[in-house]
Amino acid sequence: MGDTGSKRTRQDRRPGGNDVARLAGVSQKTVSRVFNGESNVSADTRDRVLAAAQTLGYRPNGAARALLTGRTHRLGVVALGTSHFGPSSLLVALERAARTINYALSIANSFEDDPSGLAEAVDNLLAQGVDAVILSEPVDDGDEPLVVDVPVLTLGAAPVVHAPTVLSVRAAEGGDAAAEVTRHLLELGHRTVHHIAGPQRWWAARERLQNWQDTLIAAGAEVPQAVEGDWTAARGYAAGKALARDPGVTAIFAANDEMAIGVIHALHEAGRSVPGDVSVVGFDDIPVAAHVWPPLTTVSSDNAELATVGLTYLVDFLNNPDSPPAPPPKHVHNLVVRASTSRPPTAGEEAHRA
Amino acid sequence: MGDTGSKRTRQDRRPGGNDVARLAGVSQKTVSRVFNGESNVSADTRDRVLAAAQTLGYRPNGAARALLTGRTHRLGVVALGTSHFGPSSLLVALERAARTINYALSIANSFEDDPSGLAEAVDNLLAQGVDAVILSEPVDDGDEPLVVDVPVLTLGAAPVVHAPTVLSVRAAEGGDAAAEVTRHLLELGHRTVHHIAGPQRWWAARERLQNWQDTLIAAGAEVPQAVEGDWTAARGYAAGKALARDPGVTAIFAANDEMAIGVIHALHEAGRSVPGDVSVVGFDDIPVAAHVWPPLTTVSSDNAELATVGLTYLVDFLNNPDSPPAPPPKHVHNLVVRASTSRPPTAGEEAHRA
DNA sequence: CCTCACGATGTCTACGTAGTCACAATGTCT
DNA sequence: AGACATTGTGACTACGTAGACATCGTGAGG
Repeated sequence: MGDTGSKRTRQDRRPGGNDVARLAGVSQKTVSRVFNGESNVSADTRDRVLAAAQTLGYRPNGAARALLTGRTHRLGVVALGTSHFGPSSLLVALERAARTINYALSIANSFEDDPSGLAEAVDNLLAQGVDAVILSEPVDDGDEPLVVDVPVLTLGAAPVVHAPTVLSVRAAEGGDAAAEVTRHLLELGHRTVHHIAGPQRWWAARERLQNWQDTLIAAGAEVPQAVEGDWTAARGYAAGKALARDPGVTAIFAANDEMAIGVIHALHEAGRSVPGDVSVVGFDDIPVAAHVWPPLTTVSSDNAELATVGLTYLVDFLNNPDSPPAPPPKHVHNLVVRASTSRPPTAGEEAHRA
Repeated sequence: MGDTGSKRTRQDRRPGGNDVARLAGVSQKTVSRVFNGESNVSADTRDRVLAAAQTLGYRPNGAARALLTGRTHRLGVVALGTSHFGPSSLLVALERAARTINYALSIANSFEDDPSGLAEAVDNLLAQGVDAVILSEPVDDGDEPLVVDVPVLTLGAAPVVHAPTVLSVRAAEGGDAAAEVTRHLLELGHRTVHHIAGPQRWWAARERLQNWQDTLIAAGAEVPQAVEGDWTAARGYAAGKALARDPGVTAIFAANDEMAIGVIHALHEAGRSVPGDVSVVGFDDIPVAAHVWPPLTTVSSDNAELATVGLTYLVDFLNNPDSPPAPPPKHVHNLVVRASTSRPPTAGEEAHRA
């Protein structure tokens, strides 16, 4: 990289703890104490130091601190480079949670179009020097297991990772959302529920598929072949076209809202009414979900809760590797019933359409 | 913060340049040379160093490097904590662009609900030690101008910022998208175009409003009162309810897709057909835009281009503060015409509806 | 063959911070 | 009043890296 950057001169260099110390008439060590909130500093000294720092525009140098302590106070998040609402609102929640506990966040995206993307993203984070890595939307890379030399936190299901420690935060048992969606549709009277799954390298997508299937089996319903989508409305639309041709389909559960909207688009085009002929449910409760036609029944997630619980868990561990075994984090999902679901058409109605 | 972290012992410390040097039988300085790609290193030595580094799992310590050079190779992005598609896909693009030029990205969100959010976010970035700050979606804070002690890059219009340098990247003149949208609707035969603006603290929203207005005036069309929204579908829906009552409204330009979708929702509920009675245009081309009913005419943006041009500009400046005056960056917007726009209803059709 | 330039490598050092320990001043307890 | 704890402070140092400069060997030019 064609850097011209040469060594800084005495003049343009930012003020350091020594400059503040000189101005306040104390030692550099005392300045350090003040800025770390240590207790044994007299109120008078503290005030003088803070005043001097204010005057000089002093900021503690994070690099020096990191060099000395070996801790960067930075967490790395591996994201997937998608702008889908679910993942990106989770990132926002993570940043917010990190800031409140005084940690910085680095995000590295693993792009779908790059085969070695995951490992590369992790490497990038490790090169930056992070205290831990968070897999915000765990996926399988297909290839070798991920190797990380700092603790790892996974939100949701955990893929295979080689790391000194792997922590995991996931929804409490029983409160499973995909199962709830499936049950909701069955209770409305649908014989079975079709599923448009997310890409199966995503653990979240796998879980939804699994829970959907388990619920159908538990209810003694037939388990139709699921279709694998890629989270996009376009793929949902394609899948919807196929499903629209099958008059036996009366209920569809899409693994996210975008695919659900694509499905509805296809159903409309095929002249099938939603929810008159077919009920559709999405997942994520994206902002437009309430305003598409018909307003979409979906599942909203409390990402703030997930982020807070996850980060607290992780940072507690970093500060004290052996005390709390595992706080019971609960990730709240809520079924939001809107207008895209209803009872299945009666035999008469079906005949009328056919 | 209840840190237990004590000083690392010789054992658990990560390998450093000295360890690699010892193993490779060279000096630490030579290791440094190898990892910085300096030229005066023999191929043989380089290989031995790389092999030793590989064996030990050595990674250059960014904190030490930053401490010495005064450059962190990290850029700070101030985002707005929204999960809207436009902003978040821009962030993804920025991260990707930054990575290709070997920079790390820190994101700090400024939350709408926090009054001093902007300044706080910037402060957070400065405390982390960034080489520059990027305002990805410039807004006005209302309060005092922002004070930053590193160079600043703004994408789009530039608010008032006190910084050593303020660079700005914006769409090339003439290629304005909001004007194009307005012209598109006028050319279809609409007498005028109503506008649902974004929050006016966002410079992007102001620009769209301004360009819409200028275009109407240039065309000699009446300029209706614009409604100010907040980017959400809910607010678009509310605004749409009011507009639906006015039979004179035949064309609506919403400042983003979500509001457009809300508007369409309201129009549908009021029994007004889109685009039969009213044409609607959005902005951003969010993924579901092609799949809502009717598929939405909107404007897509090349965020990757914007991010690449902006970062290149910024980093060139950081490396050499006085060479290139200003590369001419062009930000490509594209009008995507779908099914939500058409000619206005004829007098007869209007009468029929009324 | 001597000088000089240049390539390859090493030595020494500073960057700004916080751990460790020392130590003075001021209590506090018997 | 003497021993001793407590509080506030400073001196010294290491962290891992890259800049400045020194040194050594080798080949080219006179």
